[in-house]
Amino acid sequence: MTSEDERLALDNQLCFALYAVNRAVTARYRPLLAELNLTYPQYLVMLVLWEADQEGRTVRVSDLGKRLRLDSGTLTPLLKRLAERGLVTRQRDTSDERVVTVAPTGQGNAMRSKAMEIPERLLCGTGIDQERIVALREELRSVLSLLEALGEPSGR
Amino acid sequence: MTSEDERLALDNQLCFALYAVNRAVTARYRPLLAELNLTYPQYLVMLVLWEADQEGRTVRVSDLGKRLRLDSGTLTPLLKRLAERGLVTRQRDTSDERVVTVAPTGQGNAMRSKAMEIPERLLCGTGIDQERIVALREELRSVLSLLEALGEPSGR
DNA sequence: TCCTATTATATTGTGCACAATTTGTTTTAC
DNA sequence: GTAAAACAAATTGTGCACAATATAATAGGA
Repeated sequence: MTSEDERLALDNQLCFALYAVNRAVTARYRPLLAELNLTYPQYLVMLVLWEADQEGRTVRVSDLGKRLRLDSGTLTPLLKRLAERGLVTRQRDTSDERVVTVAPTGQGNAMRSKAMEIPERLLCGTGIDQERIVALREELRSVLSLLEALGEPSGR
Repeated sequence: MTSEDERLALDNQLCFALYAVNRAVTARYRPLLAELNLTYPQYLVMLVLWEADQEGRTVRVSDLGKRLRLDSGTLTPLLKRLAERGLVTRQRDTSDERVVTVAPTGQGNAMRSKAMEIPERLLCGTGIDQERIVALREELRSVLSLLEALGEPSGR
């Protein structure tokens, strides 16, 4: 294999490593989240809502979008499903009718205590040490802010 | 915020960092892949097919599945779309009718030279140095093999 | 041999992601 | 005050992921 070929080898692509690990990690979450009847993106939304609720902040659909990097095309149907199950409320803001405010219900907040067990149950028995996780997480966060500072990806 | 709360804070989740970076990286690929009219998963499939083609190996649907960690529910329709566009062929194996062999067509292989430019165009102007990428990639690959060695994720 | 288990792919259905467009509201400029 | 621009969310449509099931072929065992 020439060095030209190496460049396109699957195992040399950072993007594939990210793609594969992301899905493998999500797969570890799946059975735990199934106990709460949540999908992984629904879980992320609940994390944001719980966090804001603790701090007395209200959350708009656009806030969820900024935080999770998702648009209304993803969030609107997802929030509808959570609302149907009585986990969140969606309310048009009376002072600005364009805005929809999302908040966890009592039932939604009750779920938080069960969710609290998830992080440790995930690691439990994996033999991955905490320091390594923190280091990887911080490196990823650093890469994320770097990527987001680049602005819109272009075809150039 | 108590340490209890910290545990579920979005920014403390490795899973979210992975999720966000994965999508940010894929977004950087998108305009480049759009020039080839490929989606990101289609690009990964083509990488595997090109690699095998260079080495004279044939590739079955199940081989793609093992390599990319995808099942037939994802691959079958994806491969149909690539085949419709004349980039790959899908052929039932005559000696074992259960098997479908996938191979790049001439047109599919012609695309490879354009794809070759993608890795460097991606990095170009991002100011991310190669060493850092390699280090992150290797750490991710190591985590992946660790996760995959754990076996099926369970609800325990 | 026949019968069962296994294997390989395909199909069906749900829920994201994401682009593009739409609807309705508010802001701004004039 | 009105028209144009900007904004927020919803809608529509495509293409993954993934679970569950179906279909069909092969392999193995009695």
